[in-house]
Amino acid sequence: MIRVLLADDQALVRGALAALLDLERDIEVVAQVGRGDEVVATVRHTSPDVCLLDIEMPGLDGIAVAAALREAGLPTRSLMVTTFGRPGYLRRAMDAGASGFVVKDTPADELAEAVRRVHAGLRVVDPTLATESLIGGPNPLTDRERDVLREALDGATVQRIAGRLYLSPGTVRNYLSSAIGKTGADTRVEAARAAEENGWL
Amino acid sequence: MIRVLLADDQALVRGALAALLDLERDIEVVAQVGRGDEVVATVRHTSPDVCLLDIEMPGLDGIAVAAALREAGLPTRSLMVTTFGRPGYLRRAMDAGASGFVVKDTPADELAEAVRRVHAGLRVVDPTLATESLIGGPNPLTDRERDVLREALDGATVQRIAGRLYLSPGTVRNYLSSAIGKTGADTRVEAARAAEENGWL
DNA sequence: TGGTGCCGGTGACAGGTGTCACCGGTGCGT
DNA sequence: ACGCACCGGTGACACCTGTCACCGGCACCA
Repeated sequence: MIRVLLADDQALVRGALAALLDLERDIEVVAQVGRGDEVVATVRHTSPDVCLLDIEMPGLDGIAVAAALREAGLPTRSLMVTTFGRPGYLRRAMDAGASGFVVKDTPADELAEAVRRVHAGLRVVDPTLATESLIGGPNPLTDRERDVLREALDGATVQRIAGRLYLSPGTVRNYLSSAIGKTGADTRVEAARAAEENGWL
Repeated sequence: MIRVLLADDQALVRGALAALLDLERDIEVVAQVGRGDEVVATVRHTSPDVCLLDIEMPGLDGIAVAAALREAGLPTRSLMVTTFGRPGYLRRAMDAGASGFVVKDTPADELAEAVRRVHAGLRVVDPTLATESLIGGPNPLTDRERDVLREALDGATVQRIAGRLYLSPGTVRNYLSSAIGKTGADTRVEAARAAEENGWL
């Protein structure tokens, strides 16, 4: 029996995935959590073989959870199951020690197989995404550029960004300008969106 | 047996929901589609009692699908199952003739019950959302204001918006200014985000 | 030891943005 | 016939943005 932990913030999806996996004779869902920051403790209690981790979660995102699991030296493997197939996500997930990366667009009957492969110690990666990730190259943004872009995502003014980051408005504009150049965008919001699309934030 | 059609663009979620509902003795998933514009034709072929419709779908969004089903006079009920609990979504879904509205945050074991209630001719509405929808009041934006806000969502410049909408830049700025005032925002992107949050777009 | 890259900042400049006042036209209710 | 709201537009104004040049400082590496 492969023991599985499910982490997804949408209860309905979580329950549905549990129903799907419980249909398999060799898979058993031993725990479900709705927040990233509850995963490590739950893993200690239930010692699952594989953790299915959504990336978008409150508390702690799935990539950080994968890193925390490896950090803690727990003998469980991470399989990312996420809505957004962003190249940067894949790269960061792999860097964080995840064993697999599956998009929620994949056919339902492939999930169980992915779980088995991960459990067997293999790596499972969405092939489309893998090539995109290679073509896209690494994240070209500096830390500060990412900071200002994150704040710019919802359309904040330079003043507000400067205030939140404790920076001079001029400095913020410089980082924004640089980020706009690197992303090939025309405005800071476009740059922020582009960066988000690529999983650079 | 309650015959159910599933419409969701994420194959994994679709399959998982099917697994979940098929566990119920009185429910049968008779069709699954991944695009909104395939629903009506599939309903004609499979004549389900209840359609589970995601709102965010390619081709045709779930609300438009519900409207199309009613328009076509088909004897099937619509139950919206969506990620985002935006007050405006609920209102528009009900106006479009949906019989129920469930958020993907609800516990998995309540879904089957919601399907049964809808099948029995009852209305199923997330109570939290219902009050929010009443408090929030109706959509204050005019059609044109919504148009410019939609274009402004990704950070486009006034020129680009004007070009896409075949309007004068000055007119676009007037609509944007008006929308910014109505939403209480400081920039057009903030206004667009706020409007999106409320389901006004 | 100098080169390179990132951080933080300043100043200046062209052009974009948000606001306001105001115009004519249309449709709708009273 | 009138008010009213929405559409589409113009012109003007203050202010914000995006770009560029340039500064000092720090860390790292050859």
